[in-house]
Amino acid sequence: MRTFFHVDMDAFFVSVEELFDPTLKGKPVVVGGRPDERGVVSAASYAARKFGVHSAMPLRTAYQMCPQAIFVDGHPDRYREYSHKVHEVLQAFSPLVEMASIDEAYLDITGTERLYGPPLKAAHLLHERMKAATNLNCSIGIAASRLVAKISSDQAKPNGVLWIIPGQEAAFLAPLDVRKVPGVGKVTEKNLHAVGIRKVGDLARLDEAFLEQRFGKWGLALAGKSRGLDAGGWFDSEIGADEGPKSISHEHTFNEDTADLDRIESTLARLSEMVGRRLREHKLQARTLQLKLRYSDFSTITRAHSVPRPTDLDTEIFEEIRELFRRNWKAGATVRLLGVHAAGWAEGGEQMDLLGEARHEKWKQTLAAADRMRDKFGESAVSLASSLRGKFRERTHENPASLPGKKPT
DNA sequence: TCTGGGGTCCTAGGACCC
DNA sequence: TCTGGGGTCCTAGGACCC
Repeated sequence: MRTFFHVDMDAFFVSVEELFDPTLKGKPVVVGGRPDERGVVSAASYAARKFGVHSAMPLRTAYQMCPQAIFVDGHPDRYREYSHKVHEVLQAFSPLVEMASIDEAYLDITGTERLYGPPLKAAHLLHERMKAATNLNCSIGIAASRLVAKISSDQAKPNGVLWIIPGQEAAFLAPLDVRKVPGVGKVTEKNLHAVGIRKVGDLARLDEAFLEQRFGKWGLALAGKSRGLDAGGWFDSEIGADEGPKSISHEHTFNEDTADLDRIESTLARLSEMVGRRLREHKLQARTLQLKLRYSDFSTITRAHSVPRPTDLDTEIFEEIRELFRRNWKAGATVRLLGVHAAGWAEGGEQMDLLGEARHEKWKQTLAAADRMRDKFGESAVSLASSLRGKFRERTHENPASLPGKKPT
């Protein structure tokens, strides 16, 4: 029998913003951007939630529901910084920590009774330490499985601690909506409602064979979840196994849809650069490059190509992406979103021919210099977008100031 | 309601190979 | 020739999470 904590920071982005601007405290606050921008709510304060505002809601809708809310831009650097602080507090408490996202973590605290006392006491101690070290509130769920710990931290919100005593899992879960089960989203919820399943208890009562026949492999996993088991999928893996990213991507939604090829290709160049930089940061080389293209009507396609030689170079990424774009764009159709995605890491440095090697080296040095500039002067200090375009496009005349992401110098 | 950005995992068909 | 079966890779799409 093991004991897990699920630690979840309360209204994390909003709370961090409040640390930087205490006048926000207690007010309806929406993090995500201005209300006239395209975008969705990243986080809403509890005061804003009272008006029905919640994360993933379009900013424009949030504004209609709560026009008096204060809309602030997100600050990813701040959240990363505080996420590190949270991680440090947790790491000092128990070595078996796994950050599940920027604002939540699992701890395996099995066998810490002598150090911290019973689980509930240990959780309260951790809760106090978190507040003292970060000035942030969190909620902690305690259970014998990670799944139940996660669901119980959600029930404990805000700023609470909840322990599901071993043996009580089914009784705790039964009255909850199926939607509370991690992995059950809008679609699965609808499918379950269609066969009369609304509560986790309804699920638990059903025959496993019926669920498997109706929902496949996923149905079998659901049967286990309804009984509070980690069995199957992500919840099964060991805590603390950090494996690094499996894919790296960047995308951009235009504030107004565009069919301007110049704008489109310079955006693809910028996204390619961003992906290339992250690949080099992680010392990864990608074999598969993927373009994402969303039109004005929100219809979305992805087109991938696997290259014979894995790459981490902006130029090579852009070449592939631009080719994919040219082959697949319904010419003239207005574009809402563009994305560049890299995956399929090289096993171990594959050989290239001498000519490729020399060309590769040259770009490597150029890009390393650009990376250093960005480290020193900020992300927007350097953009190779114009040089990429000069190299690969017929037209070379550009107004550099018009390139997205590039500050006029 | 008019829908971000960065991820993970799963499914499914076709190519290709043995 | 009238047609197996398994494994793996590639590609496209979609559900879901924070």
